[in-house]
Amino acid sequence: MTTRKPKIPKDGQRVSLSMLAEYLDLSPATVSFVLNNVPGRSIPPVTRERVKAAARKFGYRPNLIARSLQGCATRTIGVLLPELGEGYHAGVMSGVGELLMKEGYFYFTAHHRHRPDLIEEYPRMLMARGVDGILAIDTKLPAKMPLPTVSVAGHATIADVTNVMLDHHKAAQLALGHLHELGHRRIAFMQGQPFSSDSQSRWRATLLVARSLGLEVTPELTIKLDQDMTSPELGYPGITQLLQKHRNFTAVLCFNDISAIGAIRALHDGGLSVPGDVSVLGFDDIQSASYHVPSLTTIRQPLNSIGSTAASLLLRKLAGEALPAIVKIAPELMVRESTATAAKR
Amino acid sequence: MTTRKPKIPKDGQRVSLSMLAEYLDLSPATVSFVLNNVPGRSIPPVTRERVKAAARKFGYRPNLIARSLQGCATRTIGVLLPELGEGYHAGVMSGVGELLMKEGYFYFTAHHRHRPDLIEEYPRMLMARGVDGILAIDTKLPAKMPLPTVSVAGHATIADVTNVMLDHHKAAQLALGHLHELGHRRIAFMQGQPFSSDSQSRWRATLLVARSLGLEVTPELTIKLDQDMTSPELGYPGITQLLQKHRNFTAVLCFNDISAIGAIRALHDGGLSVPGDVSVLGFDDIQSASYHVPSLTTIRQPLNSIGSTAASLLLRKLAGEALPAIVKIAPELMVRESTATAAKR
DNA sequence: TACTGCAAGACAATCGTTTGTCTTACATAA
DNA sequence: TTATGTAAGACAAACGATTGTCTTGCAGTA
Repeated sequence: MTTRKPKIPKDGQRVSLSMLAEYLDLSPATVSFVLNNVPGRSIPPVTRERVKAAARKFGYRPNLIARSLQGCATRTIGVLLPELGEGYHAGVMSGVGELLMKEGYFYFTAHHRHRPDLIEEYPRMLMARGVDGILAIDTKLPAKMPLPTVSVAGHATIADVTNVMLDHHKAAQLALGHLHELGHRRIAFMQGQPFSSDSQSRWRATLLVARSLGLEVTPELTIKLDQDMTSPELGYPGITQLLQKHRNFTAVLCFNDISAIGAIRALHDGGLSVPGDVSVLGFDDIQSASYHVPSLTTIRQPLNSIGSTAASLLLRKLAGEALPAIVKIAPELMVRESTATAAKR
Repeated sequence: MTTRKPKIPKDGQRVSLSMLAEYLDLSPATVSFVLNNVPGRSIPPVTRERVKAAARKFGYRPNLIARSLQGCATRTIGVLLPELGEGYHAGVMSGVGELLMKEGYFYFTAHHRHRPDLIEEYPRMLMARGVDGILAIDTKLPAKMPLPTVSVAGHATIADVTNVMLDHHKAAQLALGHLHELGHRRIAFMQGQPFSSDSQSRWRATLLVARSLGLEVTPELTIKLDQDMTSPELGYPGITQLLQKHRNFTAVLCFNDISAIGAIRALHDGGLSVPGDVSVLGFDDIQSASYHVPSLTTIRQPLNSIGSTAASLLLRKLAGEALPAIVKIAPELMVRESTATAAKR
């Protein structure tokens, strides 16, 4: 009676490397060498073919879990973001996911609602699950990351973390330049919520460019957003309150398209026409921007390419490449109906 | 000279179970028993405390990869969907992600653009990565799934796969009931794209309810959508073409809000006012629906709770619970500005 | 003949857990 | 005194790969 190993060569279900090896009367090592095309191992073509044929026959697929345990790359990325299902993040994620899947990577998504404890905890949990690297979107990262990391719209400069961000200075130039050309001089501004990463850099760029164009930024005409929401309601109350005091502005530079839609609504409800009385400039170019009535003039953030750029940078970092600290993405001015020549009032 | 094991008790980095065990002068097994609270093992409280203290001290975290290899549950789900960053899917994903993270699960997202080869391939790849189950959103699944599966808006009834779907009959009743009450009798319909899962069931329900209300559904007033896009452009050309032949309809029942926005735009461009001349009814209740001008009357799909319901069902299935084949989610009519009493024309 | 070299592949350690079975050593009971 | 029971923990075999080192046998060479 021959000694029977516990493994059965062929099965109804999943085949392991050793089952395959036993079936082929080879050692698991040899099979592994063939299937992975390991160089420097001499295995005759006959055997190679036999192995490959058997692998095909049984539909063998390496168990990635086992492979990971060896310390191999898992081809898995952890993505950190504040929120799911919202315009900006969804747009970036679309680019991220597209590129990662194309490159044969899978990814975990973890959302943290800006909670510092979760932001601290998730990288460790992702590490325990063996991700190769982390992609953080609009996230206030801790000073030290345990894994190779690339951030999108990062809140701070962190050692060894490449930050992909919009070129805010250029964005401000496009936005204010456009309004200035149309003759607007009294402009209302929206300042983003303090927890949103872009707020500060964008506001700084706005002030800088406004000064260079000789445009005044006054506190009375500045709306400070503070609610953590992703509906147009965001932009409504600020404009409504503003209208109760001042009606002498001719344009509003909104923080984003969502708030611009709310702003238009508020102006409309306040009896003002857009762009007849007031021009409204959005930011982001979300999908419905071009189909809104009036369609939104806006600064387009190429969310998809921001996402794919970030993902591609992370993969390059994983491959050992040295990366710059900051990569800026150029915005684009989309002129539509919500802006027009300044009304003479 | 004592025999030194290769493992160093404390390190700058990651501590493994065996390092911890060596440091404590215990076997890895014992440490594992304590940390996992395995019942039926007698370990004195003193030792238990010692172990826990050391684990805290070194910030020990079990390597989930290694644990998975044992065949334990990975607390990981694979999510299959056609597309990223689009309203419906993003909304559902938001509910899915919320519930899964709350329950301590992580998830992979894989998008397939309705490509059958990818739909076939991804479940296997996810399985190789050790997911416990699969959640498929708007996906034409193969007849047999290799893992416990729950689907959202599934295209077909599949053995052992619970399908979470909108109650389309109720939705049609709400939509047509509303238009009927407002006096609309000549209604234009949009029929969804054939590859979209909801199209068929919704169209059937629409026909059924229309008949029961005595409303006529004519081919001339039926727009068949066929483009795979997620921008309002979807609804524009159909209405434009319709207007060239027939202008005697008083309402449009759109396939979704996105196409409704396009439809309103097309009606507007065609010189018709909404809702003055034509009422427009959307479907989905996307975020910008309420801030559109005019704001959209629509059938709200509670996307978040569809997602969280599906996720929760999957977890229950993983726990061994038997599930019904279909779970219906009730829609809701959101009456806003885009519908009004039928114009007398 | 004896040695060298290489092709072809086996063997075994390893990754970090989990988990079934064994071993001590002491305490209690007969 | 001897048997028995049990607490406390060690040991080792998995899980499914990867990978460095060894073995075997044969061909070619000095």
